[in-house]
Amino acid sequence: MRTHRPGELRSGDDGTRVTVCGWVAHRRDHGGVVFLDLRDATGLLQVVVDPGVAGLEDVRRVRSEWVLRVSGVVRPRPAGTVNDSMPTGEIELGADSLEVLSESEPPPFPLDERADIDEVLRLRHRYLDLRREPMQRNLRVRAAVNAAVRAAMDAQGFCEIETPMLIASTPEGARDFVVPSRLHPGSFYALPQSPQLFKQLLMVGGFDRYYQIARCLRDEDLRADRQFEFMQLDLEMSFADQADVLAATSVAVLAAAEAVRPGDAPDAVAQITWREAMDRFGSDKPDLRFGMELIDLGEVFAATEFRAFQGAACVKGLCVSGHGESSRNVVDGLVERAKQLGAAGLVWMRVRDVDGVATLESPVVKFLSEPERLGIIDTLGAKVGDLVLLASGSWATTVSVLGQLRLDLGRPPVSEGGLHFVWVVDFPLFEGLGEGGRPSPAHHPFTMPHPDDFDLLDSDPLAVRSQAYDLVLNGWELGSGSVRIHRREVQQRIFALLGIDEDDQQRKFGFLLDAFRFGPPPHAGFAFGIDRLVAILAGEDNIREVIAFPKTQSGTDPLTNAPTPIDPTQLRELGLAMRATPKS
RNA sequence: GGUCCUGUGGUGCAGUUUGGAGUGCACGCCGCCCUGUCAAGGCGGAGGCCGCGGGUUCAAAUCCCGUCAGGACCGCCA
Repeated sequence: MRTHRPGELRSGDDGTRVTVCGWVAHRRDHGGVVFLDLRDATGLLQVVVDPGVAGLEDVRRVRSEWVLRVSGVVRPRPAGTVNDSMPTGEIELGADSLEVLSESEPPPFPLDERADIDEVLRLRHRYLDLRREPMQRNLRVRAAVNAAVRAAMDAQGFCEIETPMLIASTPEGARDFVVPSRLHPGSFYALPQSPQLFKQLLMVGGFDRYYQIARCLRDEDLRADRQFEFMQLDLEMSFADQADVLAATSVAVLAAAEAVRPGDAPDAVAQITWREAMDRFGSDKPDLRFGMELIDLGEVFAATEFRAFQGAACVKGLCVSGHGESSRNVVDGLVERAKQLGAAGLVWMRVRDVDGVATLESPVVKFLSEPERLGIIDTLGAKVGDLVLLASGSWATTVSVLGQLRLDLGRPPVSEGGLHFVWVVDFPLFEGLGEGGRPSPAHHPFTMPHPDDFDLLDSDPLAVRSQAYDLVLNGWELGSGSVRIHRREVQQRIFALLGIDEDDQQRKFGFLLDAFRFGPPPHAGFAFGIDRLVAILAGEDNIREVIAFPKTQSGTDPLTNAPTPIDPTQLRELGLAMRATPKS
């Protein structure tokens, strides 16, 4: 059907007779000569229909997005008509035959890359949106990431194994999508939130290095970085510790980054403890593309007379470079934001030049001693023209409030600042107290405690660190993993702490615990989100831009109209009855 | 469940603050002209439930209430 692809022809093809196929991107009809820009996935090629060439009269009818098959000879463009802005700009195709393969109505929106089109319209006609260069680019980035990840895992001796989509519902975690069973009316399958339990069974089954690019489904509200269904590189390793998992996973993500952003990818993934990430960046997913770290001012205010900071567990500051002349309106907005985030208040100070000396100016500065004022400037490294923000209170609130303000004020756009991968390690085992005063697991109940912290399990459970870890890229959580508990007595101890009794254990995880009676190897694993990784690598701040057919924020698909009501006979067959008339 | 933002010819916007005729810009579409353009150009034309419903008013795209759709976020996402 074709001998070449339009976007691949170059000046070296001069004189070659070719046949190309594609869509009409632009038509420039000069009355005599007619120019067509023919587009396919490889790019654009200018087709010239000279006047008087027999059999090409059809070109007058041709419109945007018609599909053509054009034959002719590649020729250099005449002097002065070369187009430097396109890769095929030195040549053109002098058509001598033209076949209309398919006609098109005018598209409902322009397919130029420039146009910023309403997203519902794009999704309703996604097949047209996919023709546009950004979507072509993003989905090809995605394919390259998948290929690089697979190659990296295969090269490291991992075995790709699929796990089922129709599984038993497990009561923990996110809300399940469920599928009614026809053969067992009243019973339901769940769609997997992740292959978590199955991959641990694979370890018991002797596949010591498993991976899968797995589809995961969670029925929770959607966000810019969350869809109902998403893809994860899921992996698990036997006879391996945390360092082994981090190393194997690093190879895969760095290979993916190198494949699509050659030269931008670092040689290694940085590492930081959870505690340090919270202390310095106020987040368990620190964005390391910029500094603006949180600085401890506990010593400066150790003996302060300033009431707001007296007796505070934590006083920290943030120096916002160059924001010193922010209007009162803007600054008040920051105070309001801090309060919404849970802070009791926010102290702000402008750094101004007074007789050549950097001096703090603020409504509260009169309550501070001279050493305190100098200490703030000195410790924060504040300069004339900066804005200083101080918060105090509990450690957790103080760091998280300042951490959010840091992002609000300093975070670069998604496509800038390079690629800063970081492992966040030593997460706490439990995240606060849940119902009944029991600690609740920060990761999941099979997470191995940190080897140095077993003694704290009974005395101070909330201080126990775990062998759980997150992978973070530019402030996005890509994924998490852990070393799993494989010893029965440790698992029983954790279940006891969590308040999960024997019945609960059997009901929720019975088959896994059963399997663990038969020689479970020590194992550890990880999973990271392909959609998020691809989005960042493609410079998109929304994963819908890297998914061929995504859903809207309310979980609908404007193209297929999913979800739809189903036929009453279908309901009957499944043993289901509608309780109330659904809306619309 | 909640907060905030958006909705105006096919597309992207302006108009809404301060109510006064569907007013404007760019693109697209249709017709005519045009032999070197490249987002071609020139002339002409068609195309509107101002998301939907209600209210206030002599008068509503504009003000108020409700509702629908979309987006960002909080909750949620072990």
